[in-house]
Amino acid sequence: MTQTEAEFLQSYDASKYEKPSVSTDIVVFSIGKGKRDNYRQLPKRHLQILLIRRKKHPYKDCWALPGGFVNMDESLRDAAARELSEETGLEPDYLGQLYTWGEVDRDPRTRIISTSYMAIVNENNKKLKAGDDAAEACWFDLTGRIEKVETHEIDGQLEYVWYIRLTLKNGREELSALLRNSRWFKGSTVAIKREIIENNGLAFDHAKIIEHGLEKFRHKIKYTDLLFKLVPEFFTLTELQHVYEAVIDKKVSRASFRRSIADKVTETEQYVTKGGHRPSQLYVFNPYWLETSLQEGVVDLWS
Amino acid sequence: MTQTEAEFLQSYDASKYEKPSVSTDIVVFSIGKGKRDNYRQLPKRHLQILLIRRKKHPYKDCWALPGGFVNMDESLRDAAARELSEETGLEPDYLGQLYTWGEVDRDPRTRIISTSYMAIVNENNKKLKAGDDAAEACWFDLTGRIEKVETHEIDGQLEYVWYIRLTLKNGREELSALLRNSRWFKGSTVAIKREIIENNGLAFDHAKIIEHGLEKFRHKIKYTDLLFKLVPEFFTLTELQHVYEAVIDKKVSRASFRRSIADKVTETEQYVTKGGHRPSQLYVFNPYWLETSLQEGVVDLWS
DNA sequence: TTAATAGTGTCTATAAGACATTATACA
DNA sequence: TGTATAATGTCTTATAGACACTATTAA
Repeated sequence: MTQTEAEFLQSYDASKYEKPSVSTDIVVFSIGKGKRDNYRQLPKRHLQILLIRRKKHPYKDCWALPGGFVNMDESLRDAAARELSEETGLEPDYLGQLYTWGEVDRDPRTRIISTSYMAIVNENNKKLKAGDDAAEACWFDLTGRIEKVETHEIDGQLEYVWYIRLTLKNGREELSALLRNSRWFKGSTVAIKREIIENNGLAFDHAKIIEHGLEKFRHKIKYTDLLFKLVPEFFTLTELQHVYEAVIDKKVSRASFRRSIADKVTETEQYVTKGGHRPSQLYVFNPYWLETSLQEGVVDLWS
Repeated sequence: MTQTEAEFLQSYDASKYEKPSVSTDIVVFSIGKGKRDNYRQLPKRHLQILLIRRKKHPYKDCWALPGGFVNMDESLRDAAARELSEETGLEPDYLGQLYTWGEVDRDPRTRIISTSYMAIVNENNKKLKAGDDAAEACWFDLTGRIEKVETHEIDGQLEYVWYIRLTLKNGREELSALLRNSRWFKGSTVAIKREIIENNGLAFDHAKIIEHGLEKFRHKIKYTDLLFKLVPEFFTLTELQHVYEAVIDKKVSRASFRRSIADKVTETEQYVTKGGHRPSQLYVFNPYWLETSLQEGVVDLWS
């Protein structure tokens, strides 16, 4: 007996097999302003991440990434945007997929597969909605630094290991985690393994997700326009550089920074005159920059 | 009433909500040898991808990526490896996650979320297992080229569009697809949109998945060691360059290619003498190269 | 001997880091 | 007027593409 495609679809039963649950987690980055050392300086910038205190089991009272289960009638991306909006009221200026976490035991409740998204929120759009009692959301200053790099030789295979320390502070609380990442072989197949070896206050495997998101963000900010999602429409180049340095957690030289972003910005006729020093020129993002990079074949910038 | 975490987990009911199905699709790349123009030349190299002819609805008789549903007791990665092994007998030399496709209507049967993986199979490990009648697997020569790039201005927002033509040939059959990728704004949020606007012989949205995997592969091969997963343990630099050029679909100059891979390879004392010209020296991959790149902070190479 | 490819040297253009120099406003 | 920061110039180093030159083998 041969079926047509229409007949087949008619008789298809999707409930035959047990299925994992599917959720999204969103790594939301923004920039915070700190103190200025003196009246002439710009305020110090800090990379920030958004966390939500869990009011329910499991991991009650721990801090977690915003997110939740995917509805049957919405895409993964729409689910991420909806959860972020519901839990915090934020509308992100960038939203892109990061990675899907599919280990069997990553959630103590049941089998949950979670697709993580990276969101960027402009410093002008950071305000969180008044908290209903389901969620207490808060921005944390985030640092992630390599503590140690090791090389082992096991059975003639080289294993590379690097340890990353995450620190998250919000003024009242300080969370931290230590991750052990290694490049390893399963048979002859090479892969990366991420383990949480110390965790203080973060729910589930969210330390892994945050560390992974941070690495990707630092990588992407170098060859995309994500940096401009963090700053206001008009910005000075020094301000832009401070934000860039806050993200990559490194100082760069002024001259080479300006050269590297020269074709991504357009100067305006406006200046910031207050400051006790030469006025800073204001710039805007130059969207035509993308045209150039597309023609050079740098296409896969966004996925 | 307050529950402990243990009590909460005891009472958790995972079957309350309807859930999407979860599957994996694997984009398997390898290298094929073509003809040589004369007795002195090395055979021409072609980038290849593995497809499976569907024997069942939907998309009966179309070609599809290997893959299938995820079991409850295996990780996404294990599911991808298992499906690949079951359907083709292949053990990949690299297996890494690409992207998770979560649109609501991407599969006509039901809501299916699919995580795509990229696999690389060495040219010495390409042999497919004798086909049971559930699957007919075949290597296809693959090209993917940008046909056109456009810029539109809509409501003051710039939209960039690029069209990519995929062509897949296996000697008897020729498949093709045309994709329209655009960088678009949903509100002020920027994202990428991929659409299939022409499709000849590929099942589901697999043209999108293949195009996306190809872009990622071409990007990653430049800063990782994936190139060495394609060639035998001992190789000549010309052979390596031909394989590289087959992947990126571009010629590069001999001198600069050699410079760029200099610290990734180690020379041996062996030469290939037959060929009617100066003997070629054989090289092997230098695994210590990774140590250098890790210390330079190029850490997120693998995820 | 010669054709064809392997392998190397070098010129140029480009990009990045380091650091010096000039410009400007406010305490 | 002094000082901290803005903005620019230039020196050096590293890298990539282009291309010429030398080396070697088999027909």
